[in-house]
Formats: sequence, structure tokens, C-alpha cells
Amino acid sequence: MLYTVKEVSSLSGVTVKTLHHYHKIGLLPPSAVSEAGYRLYGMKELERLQHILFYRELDFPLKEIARLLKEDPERHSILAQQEELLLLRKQRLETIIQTLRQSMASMEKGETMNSKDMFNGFENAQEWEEALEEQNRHLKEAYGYDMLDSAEIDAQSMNEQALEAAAFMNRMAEALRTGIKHSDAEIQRLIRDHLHFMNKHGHTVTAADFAAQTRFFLGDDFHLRMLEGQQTGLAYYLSAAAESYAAAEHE
Amino acid sequence: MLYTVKEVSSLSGVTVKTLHHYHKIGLLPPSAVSEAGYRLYGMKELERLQHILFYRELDFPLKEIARLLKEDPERHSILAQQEELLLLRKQRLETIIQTLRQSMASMEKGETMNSKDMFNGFENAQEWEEALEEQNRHLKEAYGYDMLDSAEIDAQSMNEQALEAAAFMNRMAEALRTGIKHSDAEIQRLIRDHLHFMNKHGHTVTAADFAAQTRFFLGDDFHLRMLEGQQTGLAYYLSAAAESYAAAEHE
DNA sequence: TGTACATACTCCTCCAAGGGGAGGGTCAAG
DNA sequence: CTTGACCCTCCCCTTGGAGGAGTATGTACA
Repeated sequence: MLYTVKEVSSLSGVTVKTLHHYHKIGLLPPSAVSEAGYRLYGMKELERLQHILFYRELDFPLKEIARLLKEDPERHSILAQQEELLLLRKQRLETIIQTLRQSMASMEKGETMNSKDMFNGFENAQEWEEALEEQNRHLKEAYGYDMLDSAEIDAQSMNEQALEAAAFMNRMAEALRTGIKHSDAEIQRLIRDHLHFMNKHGHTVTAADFAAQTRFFLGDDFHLRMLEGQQTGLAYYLSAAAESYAAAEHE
Repeated sequence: MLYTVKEVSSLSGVTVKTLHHYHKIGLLPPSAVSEAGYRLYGMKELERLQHILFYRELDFPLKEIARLLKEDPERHSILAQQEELLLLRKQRLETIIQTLRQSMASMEKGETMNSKDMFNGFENAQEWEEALEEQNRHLKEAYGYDMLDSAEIDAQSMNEQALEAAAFMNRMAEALRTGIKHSDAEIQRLIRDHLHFMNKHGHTVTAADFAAQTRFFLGDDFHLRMLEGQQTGLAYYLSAAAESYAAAEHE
């Protein structure tokens, strides 16, 4: 069974242009070329493509990938090395997000993002990063919690209800990440307590209401982005859990 | 006090080439140009450069930076937008790191990082039978029925099916990560094609069947772990999407 | 004033990883 | 036999500069 570029493209998700490119640079030559010059790919090529895509996800340059696919050994050390790089990048990203949040917060308070404070004449990116890291450390000490972990939470501006909601969401997100089923007793208990809290604070919310609400989130840009921003899949997990809770209550 | 390119370069850490570039694209024109064509920068330009470097650290494209520096207002919304992008990137990075760890772990156990683990692409009937046997054992234990009896194994077509399934799952996972709604037309089309493919390969699967199947996954350890292992939240997203598809078809 | 040497300029090409489109050939169905 | 979907090659464009060729200018020292 041989596949044309279009077929490979829709099987793998890469564009036809990319296949052309990979052929041109010799990274993925087709197994055959027809009379008319059509590229034809077999199973082996599809598999190779999967490997290529894997490494590409890890941000290896294509040349590196070609090398990796040639010499199998010592792959482990390269991967380990790559992990370090990725961790570094993640850290840097977190710092940057932090700074961004800071400047947004100060803008909200009407302060101009004043260059005197923020741009104290740093010479290069290196110093920049160090400075930002310092700022982050300061926040941690000053407020006693790690902003990176409780990313969405600005404790000061938050009233009790928001805090409860945030805590609830955090636990739901954690449950999702750790593979706890949406129908698990713990989750059901979590929802029950959450609804209980809501009802004690002037919101009349039945289990069915809650299920409907969470289902509504799935179609609403604002809420969907908010939830998914906290944890990929959270909106869907939440909805499934709420529905399960409502169904159980109905019995 | 006016500075030449070299001086600005060593003050700020950017290269002379970069200053040329920023001049050419109009991002940072010098305050004056000498008789001989030398670029001369004043304090204002140095400050502007600091701002540029700040945004560059946040990975804004230069065009965006130019826009930001022109119109100060609405800066907040742009920053907020940027925050979302960064969060997305962070999440993606986390997924990647996890994948990396997994494959490193499996390599340590002496397994080759084979396509079986990563891409569900099996090479031959042998491997297929092994894999199916494993799954079959699970099904038999858990639900008390046998599956190998009923299905003839044809490696060729199974490979195709596995490939299609993997491609489908990949795209679903990607859609989840990038925030595409479960009810989005693209997702619905994806499911339609997937079911179409299944039906062409001897599996009679209606939309309702598929929805039921994916809902079943949520309660089944084996499938849940498999899906969530690929992408956190995928099982729930898949179920929501399948249900939405079945509902739409019903109209 | 001559001579080094550093620094400046413009213009050109190149990098990764493809994207976009022109212009033209091929394939299968109706 | 035509239509529409698909395929090909060829060439230019993108980002954010890096590198170099060839040439002009600024400055320091003898």
C-alpha cells in the first residue's frame, strides 16, 4: 500500500509542502516515485515520519533529526540533555509570565509602567533574566506562596468565595492530572462541598444547575479559555464530573 | 550626547548588525545621521531600545513591538493576550517534557523506544497479535468476553487502522491543547471522517455507538490511562466531542 | 602630513522550516 | 471528453538577523 502526499499529509498532520521539503533535504525520501513524478510513501516512510515528528516536537532541528535517525545509540544522553534545555526554557517562560502579570497589575492600578524602575539599564539578556528571577524570589518571600504554582490566584484581591472557587478548581485540576476518575467518590465529594458552600453564600445551585453551567462553559469562549488556561482538559473534566454528580444525585 | 552604533552596541548588548536592521525596518531610527552617513543615537533612542529589548524578551515579533511603542493605550489587552500565548506555550512545554521523561524511562528499562509505545504503529502480524493479546486479556478479565476469536488479524490493514486511529487521536489532542471547542466544525468533521474510516474497515460504528464507547472510556482504567497518558484531559474532551457529534447527527 | 587601524557605510547572500502562488501535467469519475 | 481534484517544479517571501565584500571615514601617532 502506497500513499500520495495528500494522504500522508492527512494521516500525519503535516502539510504537503513539508513533505516536499523533507524530500528535498533528504530527510524523508519517498519509497518510490511514479512515472508522472508523484511521490509515493510506504509504511516504512510513515513510521520514519512519526519519528521525525516526535523529535520535531522536542524542537530538534531537522539536521539533528536526520543524524539521530541514522545513529541510534547514545540517543539517551541526547534526550537527557534535551530535557535540561526544556526545563530551562520552562523556567524562563515562567519568569516572563510573572513579569508580565506584574506589569499588568501595576497598570491596572493606574501606575504607568515606568521605565525607571523596570529598565534600570540592563546591558543584556543575561542580566535581564537575573533581575527578573530576583523579583520573583522577592514575591515569594513577601507573600509566602509560590506564584508560579497558584498561577491564577491573586490572593489579595480575592474574596472568600473566589478563594473557595479557586481552591476547588485547583483540586479538580490536580485530580485530572493525577488520573482520578470524574466519577470517583473524592471528586463527587468535592463537588458536593463546593455546591454546599455556594448555597450557603446566597447562590441557589442544584446539581443539575451546576452540570448545566459547566456544560455551558464548554461553548463559552471566556470561560473555556479561563479553565483551559489553568489546565488543559479541565473544562471537559469538570463538565463530565458535574454531570456524573447530577446523575448520581438523581437516583 | 550622541552615540555611534558601536557605543550603543556595547551599552545595550545588541550587535551593530541588529541596529542596522532596526533602522532599516524603522523600528529604531537614529536621532541623527552624520554627513558621512553615520548613525547617531541620543538618550531617547537608548530608552526606546530598552523597551524594545523588554518586549523582545517576551518574544513579541518586531512588528508587534513597533505597534506597541506607537500606541501606548490598549497595551494592557495586548499584554493579556500575550499572557495567554505564554501559558499555552508553557503547557505545551510541560507535555513535551513529560513525553520525554516517559520515553527515557522506557529506554532505561531496556526497551527500545519503538513505535509500539509511541505511535501505535505495528510492524507485522506478530507484534499485532501480541499487542492484541494483551488488550484481550484485559478485556477478558474485566468484562468476560473474548475478542481474538472474532477478529481476523491482517497486519496490513491493522497498521492502516492503527495509523488512522493514531492520527485521529493526535489531532484531537492538538485541538484540545490549542483550545478548539469540542463542538467546532473541524472537530465534528474529524469525527465524521474517523467513523467513516472505521465503517469502511469492517467496524459498524454509529455516532451513538461512538459516543457510548468514548463515555465508557471515562470509567475504564485501561482506556482512561491510555488516553490521559497521551494528553491530559483527552478522554474527557473526546467524550464531549463524540456526544456533541451524536447529538448533532440526531437532528 | 602621512600612515595605520578602527570603525563606519551599503549591498549582497545565507540560515531554518517551510508558505504562497504561477504555470502546467495527471488521474478518476460522470 | 470534460471537470475537478490532485500532482509536479520553479521561484520568491517570511523572521531576525549573521557574515562578508568593497569602500569611505575618524582618530592617533610619528
